[in-house]
Formats: sequence, C-alpha cells, structure tokens
Amino acid sequence: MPLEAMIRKLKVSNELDQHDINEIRALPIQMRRLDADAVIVRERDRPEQCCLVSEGFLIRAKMTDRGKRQILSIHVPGDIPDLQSLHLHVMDHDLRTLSESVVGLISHEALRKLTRSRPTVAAALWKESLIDSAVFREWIVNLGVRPAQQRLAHFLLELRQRLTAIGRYCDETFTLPMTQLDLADALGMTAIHVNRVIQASRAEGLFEFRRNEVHLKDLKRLSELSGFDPVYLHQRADL
Amino acid sequence: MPLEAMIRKLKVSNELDQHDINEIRALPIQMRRLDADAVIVRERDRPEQCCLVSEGFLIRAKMTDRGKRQILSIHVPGDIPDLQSLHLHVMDHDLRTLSESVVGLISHEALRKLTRSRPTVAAALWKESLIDSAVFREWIVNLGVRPAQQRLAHFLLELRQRLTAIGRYCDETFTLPMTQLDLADALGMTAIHVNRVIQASRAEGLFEFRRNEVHLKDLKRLSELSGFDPVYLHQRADL
DNA sequence: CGGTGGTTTGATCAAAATCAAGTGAGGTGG
DNA sequence: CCACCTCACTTGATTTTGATCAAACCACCG
Repeated sequence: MPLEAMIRKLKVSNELDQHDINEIRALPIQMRRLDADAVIVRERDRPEQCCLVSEGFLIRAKMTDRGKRQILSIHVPGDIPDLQSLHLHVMDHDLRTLSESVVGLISHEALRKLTRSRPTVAAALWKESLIDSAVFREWIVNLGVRPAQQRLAHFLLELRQRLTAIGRYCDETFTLPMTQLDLADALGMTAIHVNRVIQASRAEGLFEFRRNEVHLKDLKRLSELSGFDPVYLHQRADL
Repeated sequence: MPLEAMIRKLKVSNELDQHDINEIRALPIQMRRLDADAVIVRERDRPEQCCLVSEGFLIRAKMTDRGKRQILSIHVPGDIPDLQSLHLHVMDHDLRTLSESVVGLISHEALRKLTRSRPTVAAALWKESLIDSAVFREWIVNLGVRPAQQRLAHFLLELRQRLTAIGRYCDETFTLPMTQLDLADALGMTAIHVNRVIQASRAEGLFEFRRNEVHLKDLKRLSELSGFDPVYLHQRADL
C-alpha cells in the first residue's frame, strides 16, 4: 500500500480527482525491503526508476572531495526523494536508507506515461518537487544563520510537522533513527557538539532524544527558540 | 528580447523543437526596469506572474525572526527565479534586485496555458526548477562543510559556470554587483570575515574582487581549493 | 566639503572544532 | 553465562575559526 501513502502525501498539498487517484493506484510498483544504511542510488548513477518510501527513513547526502559528508534532506513514508531523476538524468547526490526500510520502485517510463496522460498528476508531482526545493531553502537558512541549538530545534520541528502530516507523530514523540553523527552531518556540525547541544536542551527541558526516539517536551519554547514557521512546507491550511 | 535569453537558457539543459520555441516567443510579457535593491516579491505575497530576468542580478533571500538575512540564490539573465510561484501560491522568501535590472513579467495564466499546450515546455520548466533545486543542494553543502575561503571560491566558480553558459563571462572576468555584506549573507558569515577572506585570496593570487568586478586569476587552484564540480548544474555536455 | 555606504584594520570574544580518553549498552562467540 | 568487541555516546582540555566590537579610511556624490 505504498501508493496509498503517496496519494495521502500528494493530497497534503494538491487536489486530485478520483480518476487521477485511480491512475496512480494503477502504477506498476516493485516493492523492496532494504537494510539500514543501504545505498539506493549513488552520485553519478543514472537510475531508471524512482523510489517511493513506504516504511522507514531515507536521507540524501553529498560527499566532498575532502571526504566530508553533508546530509541534504531526510525522507519519510510517502516521499519520492529521487523524483528529480525523472528529468535530471545524472544523480548529483546519494540516496540511502537510515533505518531498515521498505521502498517501492516505479519506473521512469511508467511515471512519464502517467504525467502525459494526467496533467493534474504531472502538476502535483512538479509541485512536490517545488516543496522539496522550499525545504532545501529553509535548510540553507538553518545552516547559514542559526546557531547550533536553534538549528537542531528547527530540524526537529520540521520533522514533527512532516510526520504529523502522515500520521506518524503522536504524544509529542516520534522515531528518528539517526545517530548523533548523522545529525552532525545534517546540521553542519560535529557529533561532539551535537551531543553537547542535546544535553543542554535536555537540561533545559526542551526535548529528550534517546535510542532513536525524540520526545518534545516544550513545544512553545522550541518554536520560539528555532523560529520555526511551517509556511515553507506549503501544506494545505486545513491540516 | 528577454524571451530569447530564456530560450537560450532552456536550451542549456533541454531539447526544444521549433514549435515550442515559437510558443515561448508568443508569450505575453511585460517589461519593467527596476532600480538596484528593489523588491520584486516579498515573503507571504501571492504573485500572479513570474519574473524572467533580462538584465541585471537578482537574489532570493529569507529573513529570520532574529532579523538575520540569508541569501538563498543569485539569479542572472535567462533565469526565472520565482517559477515556483506557479504552483506554490504563497512566497516563502523575498525576491529583489541586486543591481539595476530589467525583468519581464509573465502571467501565471499565460504560463499555465503554455504548459498545457506544450508538454515539452512544461517538462523543460519542471526541469529548470529541478536544477534550481540542485543548486540549493550544493549551496547546502557549501554552508555545511566548507570553510570560509573554500565557500567563497565555490560560489565564484559556480557563478562563473552559469555566466559562461549565457555568454557573460570572458577574460576570466565578470560583473558581480554584491557588497561584501551581501556576500556575507549569502555565505553565512560576517562582512568582516568576508573581507579578510577576500584579502587572503587576493594575496595568494587566487582572484581579485574590486568595484563589482571579479577577476579569476588562478582557476586551477580555485577549483582544487573549492572542490567545484559542475555536475550539479546539469548543463548539456557540449557546453 | 561633509555625508554616506562600503571597505579595511586591530583587538577581543565566543562558538564550535579538534584531540584524547573514557563510559556503557547490546551483540557474539567461547 | 560471561568475556570481549563494537558502536554510540559522553566528558574534559585545548585550539581554531569566525563573530563581535570599535574605529578608521576611502571614494564617490550631492
């Protein structure tokens, strides 16, 4: 049922009619279970299909010539993290699993056929990639101007918002299968510093982060601190 | 002739047939001259048209609640920096001129009509927005992992590459109407530090930057230093 | 001329990186 | 069942990078 997750996700920002939905449901999809930390596509690959997340967490990341890694985004069920490969034929970054995951592979051919036959779906997918872009912009702001603690808080609040939209956030708690080193590579800091920021935040009663579980304890102060404003996620107002 | 610049730009990454090109040429466009540092659209606006750059430089930027500014991207003739507004109705950032500029405004309505009648053009525009996204990703890497001097060098080399594609780079020299403060806001550092990095780079014979003119003196060392690799710009191989 | 915006310099400070050891929990094999 | 291994996390000491503060300087412009 990963296509259901995709439909649900698309509906977060798009209007689709029954016909569109039926055509999406009819997409040929090849399910695949993947271990944690498995490579899905690598920089410079030329994939022939897109990857729809069904279960688990994925990241996109880029390595520099100096051997440093920058995590570019984190992906949750319903996302199609390599949708861009439909038009950009060479990958400019890696796509990997964070945790054990289930993904559905959909061939570019099938997707292209769908976008030709259903312009509304094409527009919805285009829009998804534009939201993806908006998330990158906010990530730039996060790295560029926010100090470490605010940066982490903002990251967590974004994730909270996105997980809420797919019904995977409740009791102010969610799963986040990232090590402190992963967080460091996402937030442009060192693991040691991430650790110190986590401890400081814990001491201040902002949130707990233990064994891949995040528990947000003071949403109000977290959003003041981080300046998180969900406008850039372009979700429908009624969510 | 700003539509010619757009066509030229689209051709950098796309194949368009004569019919497509004719339809693009037929787009109704309203030309406008703008002063330096003029606002085109602001965060939270809901624009009804897109802005095609004809002459000059534009930036996209976001302000935080703390009053800090992060520049997200820089735009040159041929770009449509707010193409995303076609599908994302609320602006999540500002678009302003850097220098005195000429832009062409094209209504969303006309663009939507064009994308419906010419699927190839729709795909080309989608692809442009995906390249935009790829540029954001590299910007994230720049902010996240590269130290100040490499960061600036990378920024300049990207600009060089993009200006070359539109024929505005020659003799290893190009116009860059940014103050050191603008550079600072783009690169996530302070103007003072930008100044020191520029001076150091000048002393090392890497480049000169005076009165809005950049002169690259040692391309080889600049690219080694910055690790610049143009793959992410997704330009056609034959450029 | 004096203002103004941009650049430059120097001195000091703070945030985060780096270096160097730990601890501690879970998993494996003897 | 326990020794031990590994990976993640934690702590402390030290250094570096870049930020902040303060004050010129300089060129262009009205």
